[in-house]
Amino acid sequence: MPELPEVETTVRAYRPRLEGRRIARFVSRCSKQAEPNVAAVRRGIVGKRVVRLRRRAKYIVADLDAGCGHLLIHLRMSGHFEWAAEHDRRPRHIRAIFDLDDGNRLWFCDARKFGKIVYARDFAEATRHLGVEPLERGFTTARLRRILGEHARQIKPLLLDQSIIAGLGNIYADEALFRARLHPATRCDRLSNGQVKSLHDAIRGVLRTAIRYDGTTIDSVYPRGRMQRHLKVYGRAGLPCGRCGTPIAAMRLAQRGTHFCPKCQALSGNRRTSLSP
DNA sequence: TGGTATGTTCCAAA
DNA sequence: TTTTGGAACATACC
Repeated sequence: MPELPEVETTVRAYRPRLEGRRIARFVSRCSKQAEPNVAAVRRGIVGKRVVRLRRRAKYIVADLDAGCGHLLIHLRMSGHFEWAAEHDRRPRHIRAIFDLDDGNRLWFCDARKFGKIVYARDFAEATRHLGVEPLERGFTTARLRRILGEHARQIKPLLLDQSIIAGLGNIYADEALFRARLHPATRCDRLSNGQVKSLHDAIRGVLRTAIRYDGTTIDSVYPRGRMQRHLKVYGRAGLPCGRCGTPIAAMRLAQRGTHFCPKCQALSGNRRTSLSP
């Protein structure tokens, strides 16, 4: 389920349920998902109140009582929340249980067990590896231009690198590059100012649109999103491009399925030329 | 059966 | 040193 828009949607849905509540009990059913370990997570969060629920990159962050640290949850590929009051029967793949002081219960479910449940005393330290928030004020066109100029990589793998820009995943990287009319293998330090501006607008635009539609539903794990109706390239290999009708192409780039329009996103200006000094 | 999957990390190779 | 490719993590689905 989880890229920035899906995590943001989850945070907004669970904020009224969790903010102000005290965590009464924590049970882990998959100890390897708890960091630094189950006992440390339990010690850190049980008895503490969730003062604020927010998002940083693809992390769901619960700020606990002042000075009591933070609970960070990363959903990775298949993690999601389930609210016990909405279920008659227990869902599959429950990996952790959070009981609240109002009698409610939150299940953390995760078929593939890639997700992480982290207790951190120091938030800055725990998130030091993360790059800029693409929807924040500080993510300007100039900032993006500087970032792109500092690397000699292909643009799509760079967009997926959470230590540079934090929040894009495989769906929205492809969608942003389509909007900006950039081939996914374009060298990021060879973009014109106009292309950088287009990419900046595309990244923010596609994330905002996806949040407006409550994210993308790929399977039943995350059923509420409507953004999949508005995807232009992701998962559309062979279907006509909405702009020019050319069949959408699929390729493998940096080990990820990559979708683009070969006509609208032609690779250009990407070769080192003998004219360069 | 084999290939693919919304993510991240580690290691080796170029 | 930087970038890229592959494998690994564990499970479901086609």
